[in-house]
Amino acid sequence: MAGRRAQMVEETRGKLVQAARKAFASKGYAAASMDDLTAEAGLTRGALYHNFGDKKGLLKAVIDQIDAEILDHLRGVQARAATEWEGLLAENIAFIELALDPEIQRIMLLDGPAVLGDPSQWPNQNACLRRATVTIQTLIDNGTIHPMDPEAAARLLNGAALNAALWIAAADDPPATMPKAVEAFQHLAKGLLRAPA
Amino acid sequence: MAGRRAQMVEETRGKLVQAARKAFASKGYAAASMDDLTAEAGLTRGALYHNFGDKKGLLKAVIDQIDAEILDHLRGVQARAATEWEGLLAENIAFIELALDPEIQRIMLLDGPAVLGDPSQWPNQNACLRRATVTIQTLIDNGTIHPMDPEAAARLLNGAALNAALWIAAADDPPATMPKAVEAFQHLAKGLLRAPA
DNA sequence: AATGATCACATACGCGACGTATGTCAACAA
DNA sequence: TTGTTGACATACGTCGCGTATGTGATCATT
Repeated sequence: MAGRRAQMVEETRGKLVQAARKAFASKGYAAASMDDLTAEAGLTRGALYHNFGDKKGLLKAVIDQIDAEILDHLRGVQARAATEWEGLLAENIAFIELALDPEIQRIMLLDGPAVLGDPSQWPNQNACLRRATVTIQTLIDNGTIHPMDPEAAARLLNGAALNAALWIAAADDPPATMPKAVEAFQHLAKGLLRAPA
Repeated sequence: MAGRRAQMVEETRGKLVQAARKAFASKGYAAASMDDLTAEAGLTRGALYHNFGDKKGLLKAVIDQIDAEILDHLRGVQARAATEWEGLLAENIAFIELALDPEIQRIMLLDGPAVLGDPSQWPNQNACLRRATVTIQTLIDNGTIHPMDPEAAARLLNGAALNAALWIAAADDPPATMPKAVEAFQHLAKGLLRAPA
């Protein structure tokens, strides 16, 4: 009982979200036209407003999709790590690499916060940060790292990784900048979590 | 020879920038209307386009002004510190406090990067980051802190402070969150800069 | 299977906002 | 004093969002 109706709807939403990802990434949220968006998807603004309410709603849907992909990727990275501690480090470095993708950078890191507010309020970003928070809490209980507020630590780590990515992307020579940023980030992460009180 | 003409111009630009600060801070860049802006300043859009070219130009002028104020403030903080090392710490913590100001947060941290691109490309933000970079380099030469890329370290520190502020502002109970964030940031800063290789 | 209701989407409209082109009046130069 | 420059106002065109309305396909019910 999939319902022919629901299947068509899902397809429509998918086409709209995909077209929006492309437009938002290339032109930016503000400069992206809804008419152009929907036309490229073979639809009109009617479908868009019916399914997503308004332009912000569409951006929200796009962000949810990208965030889910990021979450999947990061889970895989941590799963391949030898220890939880190394997994935490690997996750954040992977996050830096992901943030170099223009699509992720533009939509998730620049327009997203400006339009929808702080990422900690987004449901999935919360999930991402919560993963780090839980991991840090576990490592604190393990005695692996220094006791501290896990939520604050997760947020700071994430913020540092995020800005490292923005710095790399804005640099004159990104490939040359990357290793310096990663090295500095590793110092930062180890220092933050292992430093004595 | 101040020139009566130039004086009037300066006054006009000042009124426009001030009105823009207020509007951008309260409504956000996208939702702020140029007509309303200029009307509140007792002018029209003609003055605006003549002096600043377009809406982005006005935002740039606003950002330059705020950034200069921040720079002044941070200079004062570092001057009052006992050592350069403590000055660096104090500067970043002061930056966290400043970033809690809704005006600074909205304009400098959310809309600014989304509209004008990465802050490292802004002339004055460069100056701010360069200050931190130079300080870190000095401390490395001193042997006070661990050798590393000073630019990367400055950017990571700044990013962590920035996101700490965003986290605090988005928290349920900002006053209660503040000390936790500051404490975590101190751990981070000390750990980053003092940790052995 | 037929019919009425629902719903997904298209079409049409109004409104607001940006940017530009043109006009006007005061300030400077000669 | 007069011609010129330039700072700002006014008027216009255009575009893009959001809403209200229309339409045809799908689902439920008998």
